Amino acid sequence: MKIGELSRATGTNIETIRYYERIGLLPEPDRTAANYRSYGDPHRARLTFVRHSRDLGFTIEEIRSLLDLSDDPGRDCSEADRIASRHLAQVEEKIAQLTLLRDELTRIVGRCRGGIAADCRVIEALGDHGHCESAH
Amino acid sequence: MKIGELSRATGTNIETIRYYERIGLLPEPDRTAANYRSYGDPHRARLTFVRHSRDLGFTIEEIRSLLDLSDDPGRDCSEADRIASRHLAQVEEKIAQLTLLRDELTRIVGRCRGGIAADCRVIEALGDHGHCESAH
DNA sequence: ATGCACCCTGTAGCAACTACAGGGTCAAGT
DNA sequence: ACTTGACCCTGTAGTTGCTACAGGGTGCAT
Repeated sequence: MKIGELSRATGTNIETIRYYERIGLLPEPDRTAANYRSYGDPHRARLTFVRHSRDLGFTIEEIRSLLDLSDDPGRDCSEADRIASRHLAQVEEKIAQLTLLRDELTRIVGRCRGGIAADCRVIEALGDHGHCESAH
Repeated sequence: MKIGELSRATGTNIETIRYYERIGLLPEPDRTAANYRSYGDPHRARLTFVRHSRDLGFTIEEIRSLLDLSDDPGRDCSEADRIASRHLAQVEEKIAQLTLLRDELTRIVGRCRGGIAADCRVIEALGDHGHCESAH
């Protein structure tokens, strides 16, 4: 299939597919006589893997490691587990941070009573860290 | 004070301070005879405002708007409230997304039983969207 | 033959910094 | 007087993960 079809089949931007090829995440496909990229099912599967991993928030370098693992079926699975577990821990950390942030923002937004900027509690709160309840 | 002192006083990287000046977020300070930047308290307050807002996740453009407001004390406060409220909504949206993602990752990581990559449930799950419980 | 959709390469842009390279300045110690 | 070290300057390039051109070529239908 041509790049446009692969793009539709995987929900991936064409420019993104070429980008993944350029950085070595996808192998270079065969070319037609007109120098068009020509993909098969293994390419589609690999791109699906990459997109799914990206949707789950894995970095390109993490995906590179995971692909190396899946290219070498005899290897120990524990590294995949380690990568995924570490990523899960990062996501949990991010959720915790954002939750603190949300609470801080809720308090700041709640203080607005309208009026003019000189009396604005939102602007005051942003300028003065002392109002905050948690470190950030 | 010189840039190094301002850096320590606000916990901001020196390069970042110069960057903020370059993009017009901080005003150009006076210079000493040796062409060193020389800051006063208003600079420090403004930088504190910027850093605090960045810590809370506001974008540079949002901060620009908030600074414009606080520079013009007669203006209506409602825009500050609108910016902060919209940002709060984005943070809540992000938390919701990450929570879905965490659940998906927890399920994927939980399936690993060790063994070799060919049988790895983590790698399998990444390659096949069909295992997912929620859209992402 | 002339649209039009599609493909190609190469480069530049985005956010928000961060990290040099290659220099100048200044105060303290010897 | 000299050197060492900490600090400061400008300007440019790198980071992550794309996205958006510019300027061209190809393939097929009308």
